Amino acid sequence: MDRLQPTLSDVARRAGVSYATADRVINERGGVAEKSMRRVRAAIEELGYVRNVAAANLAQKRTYRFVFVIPEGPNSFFQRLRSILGEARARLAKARVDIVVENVEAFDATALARCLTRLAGDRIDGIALVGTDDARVCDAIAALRAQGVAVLTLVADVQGAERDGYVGIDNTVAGRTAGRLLLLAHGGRAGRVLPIVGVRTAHDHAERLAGMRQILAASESAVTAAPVIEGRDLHEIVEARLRARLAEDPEITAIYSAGAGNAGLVRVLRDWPAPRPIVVLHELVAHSREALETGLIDVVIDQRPEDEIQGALDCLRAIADRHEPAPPPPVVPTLYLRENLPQTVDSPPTGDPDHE
Amino acid sequence: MDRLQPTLSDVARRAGVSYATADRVINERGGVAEKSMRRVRAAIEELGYVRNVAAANLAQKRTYRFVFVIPEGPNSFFQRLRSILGEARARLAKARVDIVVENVEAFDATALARCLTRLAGDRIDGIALVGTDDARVCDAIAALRAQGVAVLTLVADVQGAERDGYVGIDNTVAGRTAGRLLLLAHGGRAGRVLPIVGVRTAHDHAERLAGMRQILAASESAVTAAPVIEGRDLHEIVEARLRARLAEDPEITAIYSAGAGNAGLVRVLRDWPAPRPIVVLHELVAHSREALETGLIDVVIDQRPEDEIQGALDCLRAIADRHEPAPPPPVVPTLYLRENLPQTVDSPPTGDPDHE
DNA sequence: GGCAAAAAGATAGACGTCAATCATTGTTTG
DNA sequence: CAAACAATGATTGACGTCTATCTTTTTGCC
Repeated sequence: MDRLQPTLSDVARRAGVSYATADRVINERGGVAEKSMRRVRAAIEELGYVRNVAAANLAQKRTYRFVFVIPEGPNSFFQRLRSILGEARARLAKARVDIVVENVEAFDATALARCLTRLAGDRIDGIALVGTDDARVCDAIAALRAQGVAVLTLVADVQGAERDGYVGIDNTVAGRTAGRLLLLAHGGRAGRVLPIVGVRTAHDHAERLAGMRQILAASESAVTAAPVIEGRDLHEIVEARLRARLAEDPEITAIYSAGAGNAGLVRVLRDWPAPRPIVVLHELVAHSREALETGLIDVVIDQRPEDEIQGALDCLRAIADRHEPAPPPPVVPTLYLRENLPQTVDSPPTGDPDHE
Repeated sequence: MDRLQPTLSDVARRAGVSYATADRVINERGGVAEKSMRRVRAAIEELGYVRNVAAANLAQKRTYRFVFVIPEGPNSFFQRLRSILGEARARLAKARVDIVVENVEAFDATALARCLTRLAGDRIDGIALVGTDDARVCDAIAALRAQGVAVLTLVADVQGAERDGYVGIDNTVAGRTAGRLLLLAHGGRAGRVLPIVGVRTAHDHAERLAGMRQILAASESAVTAAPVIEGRDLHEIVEARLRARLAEDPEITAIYSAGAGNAGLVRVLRDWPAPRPIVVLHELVAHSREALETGLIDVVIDQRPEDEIQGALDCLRAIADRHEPAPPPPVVPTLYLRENLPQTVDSPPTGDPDHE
């Protein structure tokens, strides 16, 4: 079992070229005849040569430099992302991985594109960014990749961007899952689901909503969807509009919140007379967790940001190590009930739990 | 930002000792005075020295050698584990990680202990094993660890064993989760849940069962548990006993299968007249996946073996790299509905962006 | 055939650690 | 006091790759 791995010298010998030429090929330094390239590549194939990353990293005194671009603002989910990254930092430093978190104004494509362009100046190995659809963002991503920087989209993809991968859930799937849960919880009886989104135009929320409706429509049960509330992802607005709607529509049997601002939703439920409606919402954060633990809500659909970040890091590292093609880690929406909550979920250090 | 990492030479200088002595300390070669050890350790602390794993691995020509000990037999879940390991193999080889899978007779503590003892002879960096409770297994684990081999338990822990960690779910939590799901699906109405286990004495199944009962008992609803079926984890037995029981007890509204042999359960459901009972079972394998997709069952509680293996590998690697304390990756039971099934090779994603 | 450019070869130091050897201290002990 | 021993110092050659420099050979072209 101890057959030793071939080195680049072995490859060179096999290809009948000098070490220098073999090196020029694998490091793409140019100035090599097509014929020699082919012979080197063939030798690599034949010997099953794999570049020794440890040796390469040593010679280069490499530390991996990865940047995460996260939207700013009061959104608890992004605070959670930041918190996870902060905790991962010390651990990663020991593996010579340096992580920088860049904050950009949420939903501001101009700021995002500017940030990416600025980062192109630094010598960076990879970037994971929460996407915003925009042509300039696409261009900035293309420019980065042309420089050899690995680029992943995280949580939200960028339409039309040529990135190395997307790490996040499929929002239509998430919505369908919510739909199935709602059907299950109605147990064949009739019902009326009240959907809440941030704004109707946000395509992630729209996809979730559409997914849920699909499932309700496809079933034979009499569960229907009520008109949508737009909560702007702001807890005060969610609270006010939800309170009003519940008062005027007593037929509501369930609530599906596809967006943020759920602190407001929780406040409404807290003083609502029993029986409360079935409630499904997204993202496990401080207040949704608490609401689940106290039985105010039924299900939280989470995208496991810890896993997403881990997956993104693994992927960025693989690309940096030239272990292509990097395996794109599939993320599936995860369901949390009161009983299967993970033990260690960070409480955001900054905050005012009321403020989502 | 570019302050370079201190090397062991820097540490030695700071401690006022020679490189050789510092080396003797960090590699525990012995023959060093207590006073010198303390000074070296202090210097490491002060400088924030972190051993350069890349250099170390190069110098040692290291390839990580990890062994997974998996029970043999027809159980689809363990076959799935094996399949995941097989796929991971090629990918890991490029990172100089060598994986060996050892198969041992299921539930045979003697065979497991013998296998572990045999492995102690090979020079191995780490072992992940599916546990069976037994004193000899505990001893074998202790012996391995005394030799410097990292030992993790996977999926099933070993009572009383001093292992480096357990990667798997808490079965009580899984059972409680099932209970909550069943309550949710009954939507406040009365019901009668039929539990199926392998054998009553298997403590993982017993824990799941107890967890489920806890939740039913704690609720105010009129959902009760029927007497348990013992299916021996064999599909023929499950099928026969389940068919008999359903025939004699028309009050059954739901089934919770805590063990294996669910292919038999699926066969019963396939020709059962509507409305079928609510069904919750464990582990996403070929037949449970298909049953979910065709709407024969409602929920699969999975422990995400891919994540468990990934977590185990990360953990073993961290210990091998002496990056202690290795972070124990928490695994939480995951719920799959028809809609949020992970993609497989045979079921490609819907609406995948056209990149790469 | 001569000349420049392109391609290839040759070589060497560095990266930080490991593992080994040998020499040099200082301390204990008979 | 000498011998034995423990602790320490000093040094060296790997390990495989990167990077740079310099030389030699081949190729293309007029």
